[in-house]
Amino acid sequence: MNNEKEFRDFMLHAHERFVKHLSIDCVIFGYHERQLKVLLLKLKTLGAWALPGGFVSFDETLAQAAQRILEERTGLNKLFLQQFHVFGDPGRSHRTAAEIGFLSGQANMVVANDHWILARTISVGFYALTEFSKVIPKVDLFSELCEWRDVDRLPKMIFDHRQIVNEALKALRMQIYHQPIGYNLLPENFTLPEIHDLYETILDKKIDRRNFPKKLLTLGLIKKLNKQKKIGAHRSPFLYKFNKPRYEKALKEGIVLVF
Amino acid sequence: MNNEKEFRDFMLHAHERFVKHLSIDCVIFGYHERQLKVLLLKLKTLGAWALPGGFVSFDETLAQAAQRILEERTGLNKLFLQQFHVFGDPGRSHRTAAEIGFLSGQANMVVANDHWILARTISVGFYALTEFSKVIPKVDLFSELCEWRDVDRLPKMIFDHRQIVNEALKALRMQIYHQPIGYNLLPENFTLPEIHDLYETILDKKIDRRNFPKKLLTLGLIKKLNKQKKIGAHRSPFLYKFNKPRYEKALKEGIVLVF
DNA sequence: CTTCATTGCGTATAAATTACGTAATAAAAA
DNA sequence: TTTTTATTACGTAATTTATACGCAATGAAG
Repeated sequence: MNNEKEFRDFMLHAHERFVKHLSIDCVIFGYHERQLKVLLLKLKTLGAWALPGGFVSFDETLAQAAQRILEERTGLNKLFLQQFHVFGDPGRSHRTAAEIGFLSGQANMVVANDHWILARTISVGFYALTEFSKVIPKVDLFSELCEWRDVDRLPKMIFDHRQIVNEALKALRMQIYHQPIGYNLLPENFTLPEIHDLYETILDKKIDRRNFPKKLLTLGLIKKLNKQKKIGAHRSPFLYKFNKPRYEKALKEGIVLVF
Repeated sequence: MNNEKEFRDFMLHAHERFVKHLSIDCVIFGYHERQLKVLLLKLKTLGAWALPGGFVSFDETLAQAAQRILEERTGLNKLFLQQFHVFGDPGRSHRTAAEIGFLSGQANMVVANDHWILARTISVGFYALTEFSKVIPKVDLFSELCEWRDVDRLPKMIFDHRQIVNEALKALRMQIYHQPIGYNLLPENFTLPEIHDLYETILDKKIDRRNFPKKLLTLGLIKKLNKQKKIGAHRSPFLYKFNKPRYEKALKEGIVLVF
């Protein structure tokens, strides 16, 4: 089985290619049907879920490593990516006997106590915003499933990964007041109700439907198109799109939004 | 000379006590005479300046390591401390020939190319807020001076330490809009002009003297005392102090300030 | 006792936020 | 065809908040 060879190679030699004691975990956000979602991996055999992650090779920057990991799991590149916290407590990445057994089995080798994979690892957390429909989830070497999960109904997760998701969410909610959000979460053209729902979902908070567009419009972040969307049995809402130059400027210089 | 022994021990054995490839750098802010200051170390022989920093031992959390480093340099503990960014680009900690020569000389040994101190290091940036007058700067093994320097007139610094200061400043300015600031930067009792100056200095921006107190007072963050301060040839300003419970609550839950 | 630089307090005005009414629209039901 | 229902679009009045700024009070020096 090819997987065993790959796995064995990873366990034996990965530490020669990568910066030791350091990993990256990505919280990949997506938005679909009024739900904020995170892309998770279900680990083979163990059943617990994990964040997409990986190691940093010697010639990569942290951001490059995160982009690579992100691309491997989603098929997308040049995503919005933000470093938000480092998780480095001793014991955060402690592996259970079951996990060590799993690793030994997959690699067909004995994982000794001093094996590099059991050493204390510091993980840099990045979060990414993606357009749900464009993501093609892809499993990695360790997992049997790669799926979107609702942020408010997370399954059992390994290590401190649930805490990492919560920290990412906190950082995202902080960002929403200071930088525009949505370019990477919505399709290119979207309606006012759609972006309104997105903001309500992320902030988990009601925002007045009639006042909401004013804020984005006066900042010039979105512009109205002459097209409408067919949504069935109701009045057709107009389509909007982001004003990219202003959006980029606001990303760089920051804005102040109050909801 | 005791220093040589210590230095040699550090160069030979430190990597056995600490998590490899990982360091911590602290941007220690202080405020004095309308100037925001950072505590810096002047390296022996080389002349360039560096941030107080160090390594993380196996049983420490990142925050504990930062507190330890902070206490070693300032004599203070339980300071306000905030992780703000990770600096991990390859080459960020590249040492010049002069630096390697210096290390070899101090330790009286040859520092080979594969010595651990020359390996790629990821540094976690923390910033701390301190009360200027309480800090007793203390040099470390590598430095001949430990001094406050104005943030807007930084000397030549090693590695990417100047960028780290700038990032810390950016994070601090971000924080000032969302969390109360001042408890760790001002003496216990302070006047309105003093805290007003602090905010103007950090934000590098004029704030109306007469409107400023209203914001902090309506949030209940500060309370007026029945004492006044003698400031010489002018009207004596009243003293204020922070409302600690509200301050702590605001730190945790966040506030929205507009200046 | 006048001058000067500063603090303390209040208030009029401007700006921004919020609440909410009502018309327009699309399709399904009557 | 007309009515009903659920939705979007847009405006405006009421309220709250922020800003500008006047002026008296203070403490010491000349």
